Order: sequence, then structure tokens, then C-alpha cells
Amino acid sequence: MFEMMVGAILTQNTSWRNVEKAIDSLKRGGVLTPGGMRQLKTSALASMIRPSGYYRIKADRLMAFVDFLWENYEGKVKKMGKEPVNELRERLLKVKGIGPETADSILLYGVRKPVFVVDAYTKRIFSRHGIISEKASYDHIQRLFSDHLPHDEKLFNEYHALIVQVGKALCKKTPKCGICPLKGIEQSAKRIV
DNA sequence: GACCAGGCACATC
DNA sequence: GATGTGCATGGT
Repeated sequence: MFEMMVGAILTQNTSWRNVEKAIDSLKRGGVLTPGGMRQLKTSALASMIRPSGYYRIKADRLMAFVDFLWENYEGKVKKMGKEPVNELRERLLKVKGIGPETADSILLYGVRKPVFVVDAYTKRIFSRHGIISEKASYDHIQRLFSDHLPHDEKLFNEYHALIVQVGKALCKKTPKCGICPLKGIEQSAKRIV
């Protein structure tokens, strides 16, 4: 689903609320498709996604991704989804502006592959519980989940959604403030490790 | 008005 | 290989 892939890039270090405004503007402009977006000038795209912040950089990144889609898959998300996950992930990571989290979001939410997405919330929650180190690498954290959970797209999708939900409610300033709503997930977190 | 948000590339040491 | 910095808007 192209919209989710665009969202994955726009949400880089940005709240989803602001991303929605940008997505709406793309929808209204009728350019929320690989073909429509490719027709745009980068500057025009940039002004449409302004509310999502870092708009000049993100316009470049979106264009790089759309070019990638056209150069390799005739602009078809479906065709991209047919490629084996590991190969696709490697290729996505080579696109400028797509790092591990964005690549994995595209794989999970865009083409429904069972890939676990690690984000700031995941790190914050699980490191605060002493389950991972604060400076654990992306790959390390991902492997932790990947090795202990069944590879099920729906499960990963839901699990990530729950992490985001808890993460948002989580106190950001004082790691040990004691009022964070985390007690409930502690058991489930430990169970998978 | 300060601080933060579901990253990433690039420069520098 | 680790660490620092720029990118920018909108909500609290």
C-alpha cells in the first residue's frame, strides 16, 4: 500500500499527527500514487508535505523511493512485494533516505511481510525494563523479537501498535518516575525474552 | 517560549 | 567505529 510507505518516510522523527496533514494534502492533490508523485517537481512535493517537517529532505527521500519503485518494479507496489523479503530489504536500504526502521515499516505495513519494526518507543520501553541495553543496536533488538516470536505479519503489526500505544503514554523525562503505565506489559515482555 | 516527536546522512575524530 | 549535527513543522 503506497500510502503506508509514504507515511513511513514522512514519520521519520515526526509525530504521526503532522504526517497526517501532509498525507491529506497529497490526497487532495491526487498525487498519492507512484505515478502521480513522479510527475511532481521536488519543490512542489516539498510544499505539499510541509506540515510533516524536514520537508525539503523528505521530498528528496520520497522522490528517491518513487524512482526506485519505477526503476525496478514499473511503479507497482504489488510487484515489489513479490520479491523475497531479505533481498528487498537490502535493496531498500540502498535507497537514500531509507534506513532500517523505514525499510522495515515499508515491509510490514506496505507489503505485509512478517518483519518486526523497532522504533524509539520499542527501545525506550524495553531498555527501561532492563531487557535490553539503552544503546542496543537496531539489529540486536530486532533479532530479539524475531527469534522469540512466530513470524506472523498480523502479530508483528499488532505488537508494534501496542508498543506505540504504551510508548506514547510513557513518561519521557524521568526513566524511573514510577508512574509509567508499564507494569502490565512487563510480564509479557519478559516472556518473549 | 522551550521542548519534543515512530530517522537518516554526513562530517569529524 | 563512535559521536555530533543539520534538517523544520506543529502540539503541549
